[in-house]
Amino acid sequence: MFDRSFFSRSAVEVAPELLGARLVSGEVALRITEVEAYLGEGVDPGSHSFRGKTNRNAVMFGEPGHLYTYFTYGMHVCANVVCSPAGTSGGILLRAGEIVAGREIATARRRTSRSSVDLARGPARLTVALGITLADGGTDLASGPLRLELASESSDYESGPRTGVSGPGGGGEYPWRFWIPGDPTVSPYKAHAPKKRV
DNA sequence: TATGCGATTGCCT
DNA sequence: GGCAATCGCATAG
Repeated sequence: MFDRSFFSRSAVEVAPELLGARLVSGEVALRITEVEAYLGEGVDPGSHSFRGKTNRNAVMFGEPGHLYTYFTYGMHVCANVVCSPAGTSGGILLRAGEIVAGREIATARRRTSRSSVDLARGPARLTVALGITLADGGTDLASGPLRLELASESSDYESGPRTGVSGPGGGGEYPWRFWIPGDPTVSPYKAHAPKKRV
């Protein structure tokens, strides 16, 4: 159980404090090592909520501390923690982490990963390892089988440009990616690659 | 209604 | 290092 006011602040402010927190999903637990902050409507061109509320991003306009999931590339699910002051929208994308409990279950779900550090190294891998699906969107992470346990101590962190974000707000415009330095589960930085035109 | 591409991953060369 | 997979959403017409 956490104080919901923790997530009633700017995602950029909260994101580094989320490093080291544990995301528990049933028998499996993850120690978060890499996140990205996304702000809200009209503010952050890289955010799904930039153009206002839609059916897909409605959860981000709701209660802070809930789970926002989305489907992308026709096959992947990514997870965010809704994080924004009342009346605004925003979220923190969970990009990578270390499986600290239930490794056997996570390994069975992640059949293609060859080493334990790859289990949740990447936002779509992370959701597979934890068994998170689109149906989990909107879940309150304060308590329950799918919950977030904040770190008791803040950890050191580094920040840099967000990965995979194109256009305005992408590239190095905002250093809103945060990670734990030297952790092997942090995903490699990959600049956005525009699709080749025919 | 039609079209282009995405907060990615894994297999192929 | 390059690229296919695969479909919902946003934008254009």
